[in-house]
Amino acid sequence: MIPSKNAPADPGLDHLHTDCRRVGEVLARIGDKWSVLTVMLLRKGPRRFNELKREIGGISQRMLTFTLRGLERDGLVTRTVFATVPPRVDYELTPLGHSLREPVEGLGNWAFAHIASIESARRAFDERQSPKGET
Amino acid sequence: MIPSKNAPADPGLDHLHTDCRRVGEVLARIGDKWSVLTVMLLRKGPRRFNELKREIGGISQRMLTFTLRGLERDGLVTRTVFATVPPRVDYELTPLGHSLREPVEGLGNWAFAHIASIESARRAFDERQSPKGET
DNA sequence: CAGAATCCCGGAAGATACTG
DNA sequence: CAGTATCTTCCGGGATTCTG
Repeated sequence: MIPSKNAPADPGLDHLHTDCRRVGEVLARIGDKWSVLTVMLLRKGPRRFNELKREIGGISQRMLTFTLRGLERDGLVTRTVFATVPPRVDYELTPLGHSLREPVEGLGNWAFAHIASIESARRAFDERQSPKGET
Repeated sequence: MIPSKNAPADPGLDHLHTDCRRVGEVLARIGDKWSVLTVMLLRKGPRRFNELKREIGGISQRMLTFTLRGLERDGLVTRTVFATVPPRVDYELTPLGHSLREPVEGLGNWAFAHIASIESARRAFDERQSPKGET
């Protein structure tokens, strides 16, 4: 895991930077519009394509396909095809996918705890930008 | 926020959905290319504009401006202008900004712990898609 | 130094239609 | 049902230029 050559002269700084880059990678992966939502829905158990589509709501087939393919590629979900007459495909979280729950929920808790402050700050900021009625 | 007609028959399900939406909001906020990196650099203390630009590396003035403005709007950083001859502007994390560290580091740790599995899964998947030389 | 303004391109993502 | 293919629109974001 740890790069052998990258001796951290300044542990705090270099490690931080590396760390951030990694977070960046994960964020690039799950930070899109639908991935987290999909993973969190899947945590309740396997789902079929259109089931997911309905439950997520507002997602196009195209995006659901892409989202699922991305998650599958990264080993977060498995795709199981049943060769039945009406085709059936189940998507299910892998252990790795499940393991993502914890950090994501951490973020969710943070969001839940501070969303009010954020929205308040946001309103105050917007107020400052357009103090009066600005059409 | 909550549609009045959509009575949540299954509390667990609806709550999950709401929760996910919230995570989605946060992700939309910090899930961009630069926000997390900026916040994590700022955690070491206040920084000036070009200082940040240098330390982040690869970011354009435009994007740094936008990123900082967004973070400021949400109350995650403060912007302090010094009316000196060479203008000087310091950006600093608010307590709210600092509080974001924990969940973000949680995600970072997850990334760090599983990046190898992910890349492995990714390679395996890509292999499956183009088993031989596919021009 | 710290931005604001403008131009521009590529990719993200929606809508729709077709298929096994 | 579960996609794939195509077309089009939108906007994130880089490069560059101008200003207080």
